[in-house]
Amino acid sequence: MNHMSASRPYHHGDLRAALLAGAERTLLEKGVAALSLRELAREAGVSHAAPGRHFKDKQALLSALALSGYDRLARALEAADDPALPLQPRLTGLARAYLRFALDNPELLELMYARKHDPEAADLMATAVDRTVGHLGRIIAEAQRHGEIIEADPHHLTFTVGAALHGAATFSAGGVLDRETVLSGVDDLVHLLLHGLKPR
Amino acid sequence: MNHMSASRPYHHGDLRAALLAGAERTLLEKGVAALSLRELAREAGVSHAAPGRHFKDKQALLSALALSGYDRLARALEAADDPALPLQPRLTGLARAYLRFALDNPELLELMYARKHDPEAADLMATAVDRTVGHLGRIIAEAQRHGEIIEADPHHLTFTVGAALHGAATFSAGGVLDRETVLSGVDDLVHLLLHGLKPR
DNA sequence: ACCTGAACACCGTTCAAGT
DNA sequence: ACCTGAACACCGTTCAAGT
Repeated sequence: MNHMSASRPYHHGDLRAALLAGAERTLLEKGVAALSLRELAREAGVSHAAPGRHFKDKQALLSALALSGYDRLARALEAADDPALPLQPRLTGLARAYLRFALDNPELLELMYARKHDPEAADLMATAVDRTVGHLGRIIAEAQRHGEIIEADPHHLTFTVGAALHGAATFSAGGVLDRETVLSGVDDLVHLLLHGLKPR
Repeated sequence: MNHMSASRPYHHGDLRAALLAGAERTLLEKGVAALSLRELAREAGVSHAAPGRHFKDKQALLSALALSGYDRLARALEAADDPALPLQPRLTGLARAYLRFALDNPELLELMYARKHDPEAADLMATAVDRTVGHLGRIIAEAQRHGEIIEADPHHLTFTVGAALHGAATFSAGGVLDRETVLSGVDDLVHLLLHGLKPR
């Protein structure tokens, strides 16, 4: 009597979530290039036109994927941040978490950083980035108040630290260096950022 | 009597170069997503199968594009490098040239950094990267000899400076900050790298 | 050596129609 | 509200055949 009891009910139930989950798997295993809406529909056991009801086009699905990536990254960073720690180990922990994310999700990171999202999606992305950058900015401002960091423009400081971390993350995601080398280099990276390359 | 005098000769003459030039224009004006071999063939006034004689597949064309990008970047950096300058202004000049390249060729930079090139192409890419990183490494090693930079592992130092520059470049290419803000922030970036964030 | 034309197996997107 | 099936206009790639 239950219409949903057939092995392939007319209504999927939660197609949107199924498509996103499938896309994330494909992204992880085969990369963006291998992502096809028709293929995802096939995997979900649904017609090729069905995804159109949940994502206005392919880019919309990619943007949704990127946004959920920002969410996961933000959670990972917040979980890795220990405000009780002194500045240097605190930043090192954050950097390590960021690099770990980059090493685990290289294709997702590339997608998160791609400059091809719809205006509306781009807005959500911008706030997601601000959330992360803001977190870093607050740590730096706080350290400034404690006299642990020079009294320069906090935006410039945040930009520099952010750039160094992001550059290291993309190098890591690029796969030129192996995981161990990258993660064991984090301490030196943060040390150099704090103390500079010039002799004291 | 000249077979090439017809408006559309059977042989193009230099189709390979024409395809690359067209691809570079499309990349600059519309982005990678808009790149189509068939479209490029149309623009070159040639059949859709003709590109196949010069590039084994689409990825091969993209790799060739990325390689020429590395060449142009290396030339730009070498032109911008003045070995007569003291360390800080010397690095600032290099950083500015890199950021300018990133701001002018955001899509190309993304392509240059993509992790999806054939093994053979990837090899050429790796040497191209080494050429650039090596340049930076030599500057750092030289500065170490002059006592202008601490005596840490030069690879770690190069990685850190490279990461900061690359991160700044991708932030710039991403378009979150406008050109002026980015370029005027270079001096502070290099200053912070050399002197560190901690008070002296 | 270089290019064409037809063919194949895919795409993304739209839209009337079905449940 | 959600999904299907057919249709449309594109792709990249291959391959016999032409020049």
